[in-house]
Amino acid sequence: MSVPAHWNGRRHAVSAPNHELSLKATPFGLASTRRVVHLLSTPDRLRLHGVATRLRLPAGKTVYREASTADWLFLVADGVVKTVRALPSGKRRVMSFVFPGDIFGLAECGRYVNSAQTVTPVALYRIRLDQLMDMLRYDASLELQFLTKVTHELREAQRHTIVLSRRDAVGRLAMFLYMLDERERPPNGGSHIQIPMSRSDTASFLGLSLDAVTRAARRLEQSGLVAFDGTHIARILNRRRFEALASAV
Amino acid sequence: MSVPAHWNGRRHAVSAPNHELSLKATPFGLASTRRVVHLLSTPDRLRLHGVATRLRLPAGKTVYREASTADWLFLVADGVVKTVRALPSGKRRVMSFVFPGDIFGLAECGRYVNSAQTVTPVALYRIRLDQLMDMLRYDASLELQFLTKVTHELREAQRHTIVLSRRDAVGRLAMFLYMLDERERPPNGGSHIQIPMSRSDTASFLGLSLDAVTRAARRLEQSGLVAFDGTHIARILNRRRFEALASAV
DNA sequence: CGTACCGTTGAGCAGGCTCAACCGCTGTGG
DNA sequence: CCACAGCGGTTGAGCCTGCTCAACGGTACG
Repeated sequence: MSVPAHWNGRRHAVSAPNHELSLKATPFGLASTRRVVHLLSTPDRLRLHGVATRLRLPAGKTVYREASTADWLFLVADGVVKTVRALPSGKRRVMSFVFPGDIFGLAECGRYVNSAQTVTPVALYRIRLDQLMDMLRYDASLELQFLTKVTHELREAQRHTIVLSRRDAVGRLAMFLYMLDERERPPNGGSHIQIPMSRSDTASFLGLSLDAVTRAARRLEQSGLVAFDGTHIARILNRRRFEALASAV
Repeated sequence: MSVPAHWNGRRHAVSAPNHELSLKATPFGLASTRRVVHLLSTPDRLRLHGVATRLRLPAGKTVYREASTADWLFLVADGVVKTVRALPSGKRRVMSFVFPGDIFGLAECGRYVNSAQTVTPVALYRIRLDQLMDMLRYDASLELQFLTKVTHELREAQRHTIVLSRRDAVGRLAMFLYMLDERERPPNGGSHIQIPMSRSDTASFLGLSLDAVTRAARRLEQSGLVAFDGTHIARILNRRRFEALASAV
């Protein structure tokens, strides 16, 4: 697996790399805006730090394989990871993209349900599952933060199903870009969208063929909504129409 | 909303109604088979009983509405509930079907993210969210069971996305029937599949038009894999070929 | 310079959607 | 008791669009 060279280039050094161990999610409780917040309290973060080991991986590395015994839970500090499921037919589907502040590696019956691969160079924390379980057994407040986080991922998965329920490729791609944009909006404020993943990963995530994604991108350009600057950067030209399209499910 | 009369008939009185308060999920930890187990320990169940109120609802009732303030968490004891999301375009999508042993009503920022409607007559337990939160804060073991449950729902949502990523209607329907069958297999052992929901709910869940579901059902019959006895019962005629189709993603 | 991989573009096909008519069951009102 | 409307479901005809297959281009790497 070759690592694309552009990851070392300047194009992706948008914001200072984040090396914090953190969990981001929308909380259960009342909040004025539906904003993502950092869940971990300082003592909880320190306690997690105590049992977590930090590791860096280049792009394109397999973190773990589907159906292997699940010894670790992973937290993303920086970079992007994808979880992939192999289907009986031999095809592979990208089930989710995992961003800083997300977790991955939730086990089912002691085994990972998906494979995980790095999309960009990443900084991860990993925690032994048995150690984490011990901590959760005694720290209900920490556990609540994981409960919140998993619930958040459940909602993300539901949004994914909504994207897939759309028929038109352009609409799916627009929703995808919109999700990417939402995630990064506040820091850079501009209309640039970083697209860390390859076209084929995007296609697999959106349930489209590679061709369809390309064509959809082209049509977004032709209609003047979005401009693409290479494979990994998009720029929103007409936000009003773009958002109308993205939410026109 | 009219309640179909067949719900009172004999066709659906397959197994004795379940009135237990229970949580079913596949656990994190090692297990030989990927089986769903009952999570709640007896003390935990009793404690939940203490704060839960039981209610019965007929089919076709709205339990709560999307975006209303979320005061309760619901557990299904008997019957089937669907969660529905209204899309900006005005269309509605069935996001999930909720069966006995499942929970629904997880809030985001104090509001429900979907609407919930009963599909059949149901027996529910509901728990005030603030009371539940108080309990979880002091009972890490109970909380772990909820964490396990939500994780289980996350995996179900991912299976849903896999179904939606299929292109062919027949395949989607087969996977759907397979999921229904899996859930009920052990009790009756036979090849009858109960389909509690209407064709249109099935269609909406599968991201298909009503017509497509009908046609897919017809093609399943024509190819001799499944026989339909009305809208709510299917019978598997050739299990080997049926499962091959269902897993031929 | 050749190889390999990712991405783009084009032509033709297939399968699901739309629209519309029709059926069967239910509940209602004369 | 029957006529009717309403709803969920089935079926048919034609369109639309994303998939398949294939060839080509661009970039990284040996």
